Amino acid sequence: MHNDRRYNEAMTQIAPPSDASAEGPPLSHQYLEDERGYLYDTGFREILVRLAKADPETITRTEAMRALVMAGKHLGQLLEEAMGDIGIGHGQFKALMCIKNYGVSGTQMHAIAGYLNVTPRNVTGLVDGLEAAGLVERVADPADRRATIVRMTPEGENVAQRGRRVTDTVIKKVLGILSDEEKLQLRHLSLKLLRAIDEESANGRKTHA
Amino acid sequence: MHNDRRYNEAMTQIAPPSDASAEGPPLSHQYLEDERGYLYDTGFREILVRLAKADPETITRTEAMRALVMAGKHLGQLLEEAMGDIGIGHGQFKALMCIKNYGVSGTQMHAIAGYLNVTPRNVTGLVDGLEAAGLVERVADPADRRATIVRMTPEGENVAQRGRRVTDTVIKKVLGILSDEEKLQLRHLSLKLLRAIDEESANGRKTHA
DNA sequence: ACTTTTTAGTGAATCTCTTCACAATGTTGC
DNA sequence: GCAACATTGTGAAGAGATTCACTAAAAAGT
Repeated sequence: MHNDRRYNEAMTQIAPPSDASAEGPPLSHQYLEDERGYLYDTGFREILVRLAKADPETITRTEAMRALVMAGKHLGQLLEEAMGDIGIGHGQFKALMCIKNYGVSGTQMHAIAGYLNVTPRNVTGLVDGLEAAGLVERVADPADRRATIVRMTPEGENVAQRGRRVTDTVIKKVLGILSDEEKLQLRHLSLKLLRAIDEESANGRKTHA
Repeated sequence: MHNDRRYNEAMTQIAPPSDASAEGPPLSHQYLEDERGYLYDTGFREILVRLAKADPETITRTEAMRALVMAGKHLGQLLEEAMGDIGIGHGQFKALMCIKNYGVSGTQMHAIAGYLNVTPRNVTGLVDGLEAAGLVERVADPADRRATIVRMTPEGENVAQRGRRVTDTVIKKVLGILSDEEKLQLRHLSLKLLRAIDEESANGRKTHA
């Protein structure tokens, strides 16, 4: 996946003198510390200050948002990359862990969609893949003839465990740079935001409908 | 986009009594506070404790990561949704802001890829869309016959401004629930992580190559 | 009981982004 | 000069997820 980050690295490193007098100085991402020791990104700020002419309030807000989204994206990509060795995607792995939770009795597909926060249609695809790989099996639900029950196979257990080891190693390496306190804060802030986002998202849909 | 969050909401709300004695109690996402007032997600924890039998260290780490990734994902979706009114995607909007930075002289495509942290191929598609909508124009680079220069049109300026208003409103509403201090912390932690991720990602690629 | 509404899962099409392959052009080293 | 290499942008194909439409079955309303 995206070996093209070579390009990006190259890009983020160049900061050629060029004609800085012209209207468009080149953008690059650099992590600097503000007067209070907090990191900020030069690329984001450049855009916000020069172009949007935003006030400090807006700047901090937008920078925080951008940083969060990018961190989430990159972390997701990193995990996806790591799962490459196992042979399944990160989404499939998460589904596998979810299915594992229900043990021998298995669970209906839509429960997986709920936990993963993806569409039911997506779960169909995820399970298709896992089933083809022999990691889970579909069985008819005796109690509801519409439903399909998904259940782990022994091979699935196996892969789930390997997947856990791999992801755990990656996460440990990356989040290891944060103190315990910082990790708790990160979790706290992210979840607080998640709550607000879900609310806002629900509102938006209500007024739009 | 994903009106199917109706499904998800339904899912996250049900917590039927069912047979909790069986091996698989249902998973749901609820935001509770731990003894120190920090939020955590019941769904994540359930999996980590019951299945992975993870130690507290690993639990916090993994929870923090999950929360970050999900918050980033949902925030991204929310912004994408918001841009719907404008008629361009959030990716296209970011590209537009980047192009705007270079003013009348415009910029080469790959510089946009660098700033957005996407592949050059993706920028081609982004610019295709923006050009078709009349928001930017491609012109040949007189100094490098391989390169293409992308430049804003007046209509592009217009849309960029509207886009800024829309995204700003959304971000304000969502991040408004955080204090100034918390916003700074969020930005700081995210960027700190971003740095670590990029490093780790580079290492991974080196050893894999 | 029987109509109406909701729910479970999937096919088809679409969107964003990625990787791979490639042609045209620049750049470097000899 | 010129051969080897690197860079710029894009076509083709594909992975992941979404929306929409639809069938089959269950639940609710009457």
